[in-house]
Amino acid sequence: MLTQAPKGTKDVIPSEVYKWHFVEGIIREICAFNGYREIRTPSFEHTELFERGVGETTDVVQKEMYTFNDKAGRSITLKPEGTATAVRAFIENGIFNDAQPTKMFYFTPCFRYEQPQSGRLREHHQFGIEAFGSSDPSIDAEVINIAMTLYKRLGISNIELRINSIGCPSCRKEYNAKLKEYLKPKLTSLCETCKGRYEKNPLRIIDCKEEKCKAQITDVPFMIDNLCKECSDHFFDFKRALDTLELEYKIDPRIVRGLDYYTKTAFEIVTDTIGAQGTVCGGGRYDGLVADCGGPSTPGVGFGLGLERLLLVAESNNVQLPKPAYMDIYIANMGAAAGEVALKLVNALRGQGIKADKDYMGRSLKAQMKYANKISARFVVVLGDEEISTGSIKVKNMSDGSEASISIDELAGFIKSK
RNA sequence: GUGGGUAUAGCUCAGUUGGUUAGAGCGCCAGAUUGUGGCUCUGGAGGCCGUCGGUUCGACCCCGAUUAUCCACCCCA
Repeated sequence: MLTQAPKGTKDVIPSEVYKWHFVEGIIREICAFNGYREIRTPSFEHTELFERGVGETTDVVQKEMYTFNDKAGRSITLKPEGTATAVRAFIENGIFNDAQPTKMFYFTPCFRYEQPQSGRLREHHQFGIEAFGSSDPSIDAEVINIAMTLYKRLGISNIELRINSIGCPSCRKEYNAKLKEYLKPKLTSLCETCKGRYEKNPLRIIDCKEEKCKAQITDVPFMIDNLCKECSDHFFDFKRALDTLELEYKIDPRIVRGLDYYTKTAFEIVTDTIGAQGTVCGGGRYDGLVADCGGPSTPGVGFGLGLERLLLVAESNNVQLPKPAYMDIYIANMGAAAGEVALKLVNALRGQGIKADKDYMGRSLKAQMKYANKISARFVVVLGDEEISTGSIKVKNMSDGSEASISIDELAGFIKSK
């Protein structure tokens, strides 16, 4: 136990972290180009936020949250998703008073007490986007375009964008009545969970994976065919905006999303290459959420994108994530006097913006060379009694083996010029 | 919460129809004559064969339990 990470958690070790740095770098760049700025928020919130925001009937809230009382007896929950927290911060900091829209992104850990499997952890990390203040369908498309641009930039191709509209409170209410009427005679043949869903959230029955439920609802009416004028206009313009951005999509009337806050646009980006958990990005519009959480009525749209899954898809696509050479120069040193000079030299080089390292293991020269090679140092300088007394050194270029003789004072300039 | 697979070196995995000293490849460390890496060769370190219990003269191997892990269901990123 002592030396084992808790179930469903993973270390990113130094030799692997470059992958994360690379994708995070691309994400920051894309966000900057699209006008999204980073927001950093706590890893835990008051439990009520998620109960209210995510929805009390959802699986996430009912059985997956890490909830505990702190020492003062407050009920605290480790965030299971990012949107509720972003909404809370938007309200609490009065960001709605600024010029709208508010476009922000974040990286956040998310915690859900689930059975781990491929592409699913108890702690995973999401890149999220939230755009508040605009109900313009083009911003729905923009948000999706950010995710699609990311996949494209990474060279991920075997993914599919699926969209749907799940209406607004007014047309959903009418639709729910219609749906319940349709389901009523079939109720006894549905699975137990769907019987429960019938009253609380009948929309979810459409998404049930049980064969017996699927068989019952082959001709079920879909939300998308029962939208009110406003919602269907929004969906129409949303599709046009996707076309304008040249994003391919498939309309999937069964997308309902497992979080209660969605209205109008709902979408998923899926792949079939990383196992059963193929949803690689999910999101949509949530026009009622800010008001539900106690803020001024404000529309919003966003998504969550799992970084662990992103790396899995990248791997399944054989995407080569560039591994940077992490050391500019290695100082091979021999003898006590050289050790001291090397320490000083390395420190001076670092101060001038050069990644420099030296021997700490008392290794032979040959072993130091091997080590320099292993850490893919670009240059090596051998420092011994002779170099110290003359002040003249040879800089070896490790990629072609060539050596240049320079004075020790010229070293920093030499490295920088290469 | 439910079901199935797996558990042997840092990693990926062999293996013993139950018999005394547990193996490989990679990785790590060292060496192959003077102060120079990548290739090659040689050597070395490193395993109470997940844990507990049972069967047996004897268990890493068979049985049970337990824990962990992987995959899948539900749901989600």
